[in-house]
Amino acid sequence: MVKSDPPAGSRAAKADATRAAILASARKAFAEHGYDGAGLRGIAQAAGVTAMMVGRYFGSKEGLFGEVVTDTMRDPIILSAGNLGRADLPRAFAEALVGVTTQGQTPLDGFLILFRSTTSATAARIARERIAQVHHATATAAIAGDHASERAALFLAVVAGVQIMRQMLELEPLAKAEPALLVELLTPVIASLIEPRTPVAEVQATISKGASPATSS
Amino acid sequence: MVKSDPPAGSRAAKADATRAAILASARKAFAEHGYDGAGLRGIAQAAGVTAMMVGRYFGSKEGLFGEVVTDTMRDPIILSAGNLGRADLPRAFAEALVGVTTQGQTPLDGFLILFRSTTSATAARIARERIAQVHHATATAAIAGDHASERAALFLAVVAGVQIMRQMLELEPLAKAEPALLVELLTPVIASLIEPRTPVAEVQATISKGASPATSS
DNA sequence: GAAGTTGGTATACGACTGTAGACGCAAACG
DNA sequence: CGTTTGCGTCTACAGTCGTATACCAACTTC
Repeated sequence: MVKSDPPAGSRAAKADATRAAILASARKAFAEHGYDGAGLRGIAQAAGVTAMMVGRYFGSKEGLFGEVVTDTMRDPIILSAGNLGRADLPRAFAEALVGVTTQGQTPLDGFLILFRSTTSATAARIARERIAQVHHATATAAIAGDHASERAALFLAVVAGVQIMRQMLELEPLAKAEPALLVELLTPVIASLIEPRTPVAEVQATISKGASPATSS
Repeated sequence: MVKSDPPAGSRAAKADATRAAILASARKAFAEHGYDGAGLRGIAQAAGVTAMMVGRYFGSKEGLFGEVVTDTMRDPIILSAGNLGRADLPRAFAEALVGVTTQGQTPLDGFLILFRSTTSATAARIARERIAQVHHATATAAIAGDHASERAALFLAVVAGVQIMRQMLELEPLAKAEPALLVELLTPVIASLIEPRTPVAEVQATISKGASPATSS
């Protein structure tokens, strides 16, 4: 990070170090216990300081959470641009998703933090904003064709569901499944979302013809 | 309800009524705020009684949560057996999923309760057990072919992801999307999971233009 | 060296949580 | 009639939460 210069090995550097330690500790705690479940005392203790330091550095718990979320967005998410442009885009996404959610790999991620914190009103608002602005915008940009926004959102839903089932609920068939198998199973799923083919709706309507719609509210 | 005999219009019936009221109030509160976020005082007040009544009727908060979850499993979930056996199973599932997650339809559901409560250790354990025993077992039974367990789990992941994005985070493109469009987009996704041998996407592609199926397992 | 700035701690407060014990009051039974 | 049963409330207790004030000690600067 070339953001700011740590002047030397002295006081300002120490302050930045503690601030970073709190941020890391908070990130882990929020990912594990959610916004409400994580306590400032525990976060501070894991960072080696007192609970009041988080108030000093980040103003309040809400401020800390916002900074954690913002910070997390910069890290390698599933939508990392490195995957874009590959020949087999669906497979690349599937591999990235499986890789990220493999147990013991990255125990904490931005998505999990946001999911676990939706019970809090303020945290839910932050989560909504961040996902819409960062994740969904990136996914929409990576997808071409009709209804790119909706399909990008559904793609995010798939990503979220896999993450939740594998990392939060740790559903056994998914948590213990062979990564290669999951990639094989997920590739066509993702492909059906990010590779629109032709006007899907028209084809569907033509095929089903007289099928019962039942989609009228 | 032919479950047990409500003796008359007197005291035992009143007890059952209050118990049911607490259960309903708790279900709503847990769905909205999660296990930790929901307070016994608030639940009791919404039911018209005092906080201690929940302790009397359900032993503890954990007992209440377990009963709420068990009770929720009996209600129409996405995997309701009524959908099974239909000709177009993927479409039936897609319609059910979209219908359930339509805004203002069913604001509270078992899945949401479980997702919002994963921050608590005991609630997470209950959620894991219930999902594995009820949802995943049902889904696995409804799916034939290789790796039925893994594909059923991925199907649940898709269901979970859509529910979360539409009802918890309320991601705008998904929450405001036309239900019919979502069904069209979700049908091939689900089809690629629960119909391994004869993927609908392949049929669509063949009819529409003759594109590459890309479903080699 | 004296003075001041700053990273960090300690104590405390008010509000909340889940739960336990003692009590009231109306219905049910003899 | 009296007596007993049991639904429901009130009060209280530890504990934890986020946060504010007061304070200490070490580094920096004049």
